[in-house]
Amino acid sequence: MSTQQDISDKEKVQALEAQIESLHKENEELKNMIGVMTDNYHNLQAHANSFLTHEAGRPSESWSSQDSSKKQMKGTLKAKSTQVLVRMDAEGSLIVKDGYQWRKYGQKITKDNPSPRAYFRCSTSSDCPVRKKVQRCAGDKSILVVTYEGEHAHALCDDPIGSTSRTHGTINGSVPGIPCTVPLNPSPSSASLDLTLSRTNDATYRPPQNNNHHLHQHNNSNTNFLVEYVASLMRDPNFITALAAAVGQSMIGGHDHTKKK
DNA sequence: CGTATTTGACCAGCGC
DNA sequence: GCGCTGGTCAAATACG
Repeated sequence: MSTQQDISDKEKVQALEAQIESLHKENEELKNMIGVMTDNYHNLQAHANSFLTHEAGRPSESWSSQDSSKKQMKGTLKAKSTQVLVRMDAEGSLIVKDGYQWRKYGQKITKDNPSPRAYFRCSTSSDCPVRKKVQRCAGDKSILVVTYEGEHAHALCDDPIGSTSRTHGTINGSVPGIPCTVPLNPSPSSASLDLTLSRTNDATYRPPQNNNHHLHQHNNSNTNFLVEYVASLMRDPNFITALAAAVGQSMIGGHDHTKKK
């Protein structure tokens, strides 16, 4: 009996070891995927930068370039401006969870967009100069255009979901075929990030081609699992929010930690 | 009761 | 100078 017990224990140990091994592999896969995603992100950013320099001389045509370019052309160039597209939550509020606490201080109807524009200032730290404007995209009302101005004078809030705030915004996935374009400011210090493109329709979601190619170098079952896992991550609003917060942090105040010391 | 949000008033910049 | 527009202020209000 004890030998049978030993055998079953050994099998269990082997199964656990195999599981650990597969987890290691999975971990490696995820690391590789993060690397690929980082590369893609940097490529996109390079494209955006070249696009910006290309477009800098042309008159802008959409709402935010009209309003913010005026300001930025007029001496606020030093204020870092970042524009982000997010999908509006079900409540249809102009509130976006990005890891910081925001206090709304105004709302305006602007000339070129029937939807009201909301003005927020960062309340995570009392001396934080960062402000943001949130307005629905004129072309697609389910998309929010968020414009951040300035750099945070503090680290990212510990409460990335914003539960301490009464805000209930959500950064969700995308709307397929978003009609609204990303108006890019001529300012060299500006940046734009389209979070609505973070995934496509749930039913048809496939990882980007690059990632697929990359993944096919490994065994299929593991790949399928990874694809499903990544897809589930992309469906998770919390993950998207955290990712957006991290990206936003790196774009807006990414150097704070180094600056402060 | 303290804090966040709302909203009308006010201010500054720009074009004519 | 005047009017338009975007951005901000601050009193009133709502909420937990």
